[in-house]
Parts: sequence; C-alpha cells; structure tokens
Amino acid sequence: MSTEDRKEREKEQRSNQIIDAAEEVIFSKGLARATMTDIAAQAELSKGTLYLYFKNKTELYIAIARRGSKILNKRFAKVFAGDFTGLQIIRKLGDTYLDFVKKNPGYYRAFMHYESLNDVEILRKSEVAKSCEENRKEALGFMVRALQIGMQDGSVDDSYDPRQLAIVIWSSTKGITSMVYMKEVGHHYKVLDEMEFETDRLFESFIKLVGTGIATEQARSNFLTDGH
Amino acid sequence: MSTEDRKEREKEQRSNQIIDAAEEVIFSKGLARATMTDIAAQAELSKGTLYLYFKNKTELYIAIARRGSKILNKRFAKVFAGDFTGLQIIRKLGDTYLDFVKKNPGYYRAFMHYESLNDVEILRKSEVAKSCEENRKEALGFMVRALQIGMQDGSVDDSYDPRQLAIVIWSSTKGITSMVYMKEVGHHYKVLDEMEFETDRLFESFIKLVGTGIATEQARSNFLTDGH
DNA sequence: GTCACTTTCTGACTGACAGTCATTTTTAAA
DNA sequence: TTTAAAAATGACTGTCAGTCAGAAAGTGAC
Repeated sequence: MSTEDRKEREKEQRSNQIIDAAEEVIFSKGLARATMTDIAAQAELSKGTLYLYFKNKTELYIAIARRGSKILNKRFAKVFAGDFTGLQIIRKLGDTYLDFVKKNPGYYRAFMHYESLNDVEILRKSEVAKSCEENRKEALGFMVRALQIGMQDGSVDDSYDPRQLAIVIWSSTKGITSMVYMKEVGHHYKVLDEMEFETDRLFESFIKLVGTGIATEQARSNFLTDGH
Repeated sequence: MSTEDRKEREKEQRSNQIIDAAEEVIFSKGLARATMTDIAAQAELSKGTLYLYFKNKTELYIAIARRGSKILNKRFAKVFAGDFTGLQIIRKLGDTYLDFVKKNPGYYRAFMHYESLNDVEILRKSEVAKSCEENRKEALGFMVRALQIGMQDGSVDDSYDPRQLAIVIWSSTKGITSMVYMKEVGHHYKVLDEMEFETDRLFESFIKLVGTGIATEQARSNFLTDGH
C-alpha cells in the first residue's frame, strides 16, 4: 500500500517537526521555562497534537536525548574506520565525546536529564526511552570494542576485564566531561571559576591518567596491595 | 540580649524542622511528587511558613543538599586524622564518598539536582546556595590536600599539577559513583542490568586505574607522545 | 462530485501545584 | 493590660501539563 507508506512517512515527519520545535524552544529557554504551548506554536501545531505524538513533555524531551545519542554514536562509529591502536581509539572516543558536549550543550543537558529520571515504571513503558537505551548500550559497546582491540594489539593491559574496564572508563569520562561542560557554559560551580584551567588541558590530564592506568606493563599496578 | 539569642536559636530550629520534614517527604516521594503542602503538613506548619524560611521549593532542596555536603565533608575530614600516605588518603576519600552515596541516595539525588541547576542569576542571590558552594569547594580542597601530601611523601607522581589532578580525580570519581548509584538503586540504565558486576569491584577497578595512573615513576606516562 | 467513514487536529477546559498576601495569632517588653 | 512587632496561617491567584469533545481534512467507493 503506497498510501500507507506515505502516511507512515508523514507521521515520521510530523514527529520530527515537533522534535525540531522542541529543541528550538527547550535549548533556548531551558526545559522548565519551555511550555508545551510554546513548543506547539513553534511547530505551528496545536498543543493537543503534540500529545498525539508524545505521551508527555518528558517523553518529548527523551526523544531529543535519543536524537542526540544517535548523532553521537555515528561519530563514535567513524573513529573505528581509521587505522589506530585500541589505546588511540579510546582517546579518540573521549575526544569525540568532549567535542560533542562542547558543541551541543543542549543535547548534553537532555542526556543528563534522561539519566536523572527515576520513575522506572514509566520509562519501561516508553518506546522512546527504550530506543534511547539501545543507543546508550551501543555507546558503551564502542568502548568495550576499543578495549578489546587494545588488548589484542598490546596497547592495553589485558589484566582488566574489558567490560568492567569499559564501564570504568566510560563513567569516569562522563565525570570529566560533565566538569568541562560546567566550565564551558559558565555553570555556577564556583570552584571552576577560581581554578583557571583550560578545559582541554584538564581533559589532557585525564587522558594521561587513564592512559597510564591502562597501558601495558601491569607491574605498575601493584601499589594497591600495599596501600589497602 | 538573651532573648534575641533564643529567637535566633528558635529560627534555626524551625529551619531545621522544615528541612527534616522536606527530607522525609522528598526522599520518599521524589522531588516532583512532593508538594510544599505535603512538606508543610509533615513539619506541622502551614505552607506560608515554609516560604518565610526558604524562598522557594528549589532553595529548600538546596538546603537539603547543603546538609548532605556538610555531613560528607565531616567524613572526609576524618580521613586525614589517620597516618596514611597521600595515595592511601585518596583511596579512602573515594571509599568514603562511595559509601556515603550508597547509604544516602536521597542526599546524592539532591547533589545531582543541585548541579543540574542552571539559572545562575537566581543561585547567585541565594545564601543557601552560596554556603552549599563553600562545602563543595571544601570537598575539592580535601582532594588537593591529599595529592599534595602524596607528592611530598613520594606516593604520587609530582609531574601533575595537583589542583588540576584533583579536579580530574574528583570528577572521574563522581562519574564512577554516579554509575554505582544507578546500579544500586535499580536505575533504568539497562546496560547495568546486563553487565553483572558488583559495584565494589567496579570501584576497585577504578581505584586500580587511578592508582596506576598517578603513582610515581612517570616513565610510565610517556606512551601518550607516541599515541597522539 | 458526493457520501460515509477514518484519521488528524484543535483549543477551551480541568486539576494540580508553587508561590502570595491580607489577616490572625503569638510573643515580648513596657 | 496594653501595644507593637514578629511569626504563622490558609484562602487565593496564575501558570501550566495534560484531556477530550468536537471540527477539519483526508480517503476511497460509488
């Protein structure tokens, strides 16, 4: 049925049109100040229509997060195209993430908000949340893959469990990135004002730290047995 | 004036009574579902009174975060009492933080919310936010101090800038901790369900990673110049 | 072209809640 | 007891997310 196909496509378009409008409004005013009526006006639709495509405001915001994570994952995927060692890939994944956050603070804020949601039941029912979750899984998968490559080519210490290490690196990268984000957007975290550092150098230190930590020659890592 | 002193004390008490009630309600229902009327009822006061002590709901929640950070800082301070190397102190600071988050998820959620606030102007005016900020600064100060001790006693590589390294370690610790938090509270981050890891072991890996990264013998850290 | 039926869209309406403020109650000192 | 200041109250207001009965547009058969 060609008509049905077209309708399907049109639905998709409407949905995207609404997400476009929501980004426009939410990225500029912030989630709290952005009203559904604002978004409807921006999308040149009525408020009721928004609710035909998204169950509620939160789900619409999750749709934005999903879009962001899709874009990010595409960039991650590109990193694997080049001819690099695992360790180099890990570095490039970090660079990519950091660059994404700096250039797309709106998406980053959507990520943070998504992660802070805790009404698990509501999220379980949401299709949008489900596919957003898929993207997050994929992102972590990239990290695991990079580590496995690194362990094979000898650039990464293989005494770690790659999946566990992936989570460690991924989450600490997120910690750093969140700090960089705060510094970049002029967040209220005062410590950052006083410490006059460049965010790039901060990230550089982090990379050095992680790199030293996971690089081969595990002899290095025996200090812990004394220390604890 | 003895009367004035007493009044001062009573004000302080009321304020604490309200924060107690707010914790009770918000920790059990979550911020969004907790209404100011709920909190007032729990505090056995009227809604209006809440607004005599806190400008708005957000400021009340920040007061909770402040209380949490005060408790946490006290624990951090205790770590320095023992006779440990800098590297050991860093480890213990991490342990302390992790333990705090596990046992006080409500405070941790308040921290996260506080950090996600972005209306800088409103925060600048808030006394509560200001003192909360002081606590955060103090927390980072502990990390800086631990690193300096480590660099002096030779347990930490002194080729890093201690303040920059403090931010790196502090923020990556926060990243890890946030992951542990999600795992512990049954967050919706599906990847975590599938990866059957124990949060303690995750943290162990992180400590190993950081420890290896910052421990002395900087020869280890030269890999980057090749890798990038 | 028109009819009958379905899908999509609309915006006035509802309920819930944060925050206000005129009024009442309590306290303190004369 | 009086009076003035301080503290507390809760009915009220404005805003906004989310709903729903009905209007409009689209579809396909004849």
